[in-house]
Amino acid sequence: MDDEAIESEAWYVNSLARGLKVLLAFSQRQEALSTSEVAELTGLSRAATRRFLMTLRYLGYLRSVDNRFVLSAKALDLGYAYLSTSGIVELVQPILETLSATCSETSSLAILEGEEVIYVARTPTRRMIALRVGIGSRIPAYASSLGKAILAFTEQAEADALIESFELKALTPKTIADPALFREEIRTVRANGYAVTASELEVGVASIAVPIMASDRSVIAALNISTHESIHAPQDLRDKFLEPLLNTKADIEAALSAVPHLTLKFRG
Amino acid sequence: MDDEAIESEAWYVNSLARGLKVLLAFSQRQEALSTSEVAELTGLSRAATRRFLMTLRYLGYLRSVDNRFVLSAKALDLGYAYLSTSGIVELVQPILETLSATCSETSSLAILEGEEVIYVARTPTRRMIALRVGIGSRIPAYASSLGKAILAFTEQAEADALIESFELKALTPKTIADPALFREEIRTVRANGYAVTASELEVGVASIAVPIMASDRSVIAALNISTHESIHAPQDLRDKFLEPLLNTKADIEAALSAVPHLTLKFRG
DNA sequence: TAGCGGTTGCGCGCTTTGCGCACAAGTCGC
DNA sequence: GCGACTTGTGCGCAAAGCGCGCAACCGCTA
Repeated sequence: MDDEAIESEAWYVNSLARGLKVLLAFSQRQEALSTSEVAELTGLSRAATRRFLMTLRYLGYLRSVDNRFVLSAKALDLGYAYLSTSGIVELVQPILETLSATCSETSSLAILEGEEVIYVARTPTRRMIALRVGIGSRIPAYASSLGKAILAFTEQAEADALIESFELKALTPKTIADPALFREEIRTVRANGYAVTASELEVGVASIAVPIMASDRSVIAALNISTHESIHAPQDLRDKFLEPLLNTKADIEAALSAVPHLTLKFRG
Repeated sequence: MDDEAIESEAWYVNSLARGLKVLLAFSQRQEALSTSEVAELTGLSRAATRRFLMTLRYLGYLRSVDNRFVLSAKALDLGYAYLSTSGIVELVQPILETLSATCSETSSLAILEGEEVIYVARTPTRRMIALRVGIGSRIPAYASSLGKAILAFTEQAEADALIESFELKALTPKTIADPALFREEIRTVRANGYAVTASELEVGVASIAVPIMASDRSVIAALNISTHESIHAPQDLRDKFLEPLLNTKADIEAALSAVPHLTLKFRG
């Protein structure tokens, strides 16, 4: 192991990390997995893998049918504890519903985690597009209005470091895959106060996002409205949606400041 | 420990179970938790708790602000893996959307896990009611149309054992809290082919559910439409919603039979 | 039927991991 | 300043978890 330095720390519980690795192996494949397949995916020995699988099954997170394992619905408990205790659903969702209703478009709230943004609340309206993207989904930050809005208002040094680490890939012909251009884009977003994306993540999908700040003015999340270019031209997004977005931003920030501990959930 | 018999099995990885226990401790409380608080909630020693917390933080599942820990959004990965690999979203969700749209009411798909049903897909329509209930939420099986529909079509002996173990509590004045009456209700559901609930879980909420079968005719889930008594009288639910429900049931069962491995995700 | 590459389950001895005690070092309130 | 409370951490020790390696069980092919 190359991160021996960490794995051998006195406080590090290797078995927990390994067990979670086994659990996450199931997110990589659709099919039911055998012990050896999981062992290969995780890089653990077959014997160790088996112990973890048996334990996870005993705990109810996995089910098995003749030597093949699948995730059970109990696995939802682990992830959804985040949502159920965060108050996001109760607090943010209704506000998002209102925004979504007034604009007749999909709206989402997301936070930045590493190179990706994670959706934490979402109200789909137009069902045709982006059905796959739900709460908990991750998308590359650099190709999303949400990611750009967060990055633009992150502290300069931290943002630079993050952008530096990005591996910009052209997901569509319109993706901004050049670091210099991307930095320029981020500057523009900061100047405007909002971010627009047109076909950068997926052809035809356009969105406009604004940052959400904590009471200390540091950015913690982003809010966007997402639509299809065939319905709203990208250049019209600002005129049509910026005002409702800014109103909703204010609503959410007010709601967050009333529950200070919730801010922790986004950025600690 | 009273289940020493299991914990001392050779295959049982105690550290993984303990670590997950620590992670789940955060679903019990809204606030940020200190090491000692988690230790108390889990029953582990403070030293052990600390090792797990540090490990989970290192892995990104927890964040911490001066000695207090909260779940991070990465925790969603664990639960999201279940949804993203199950194909439920791609397969069931669109069908549910259609049902929900034709009925103008909330529809949900849930599975039985122990004494509770877990929502695995859901399309809320009327936003006022039951906003808290989302994917991954658990509700007592005996007070829900979904639970009754599943139980009524579970194999007799298994269903009896489950009902036996239920601790029937009167959640509302209308909850069926008597075991004999509940068994009678289940027989009625089996005879009718659908289950109706009126104010049994929450006053004012009414719903009608049908079971979803695997290709071998065993029940694996239930589908319901949920509304408010002030909008639709409980006795009208059958006439209004049973036909669309049965049509959707057929659609879902057809879709499931086309992807046999998906059935495993519900019941193994 | 016998042989063979591919699985899988599992016993066993060894080592290391993770255990909890117990001490040190802060933090608050009187 | 001195208790009563937290929290971080070093240490020695038991056992928990490790992976090797064997045996059993497939489904093929001959």
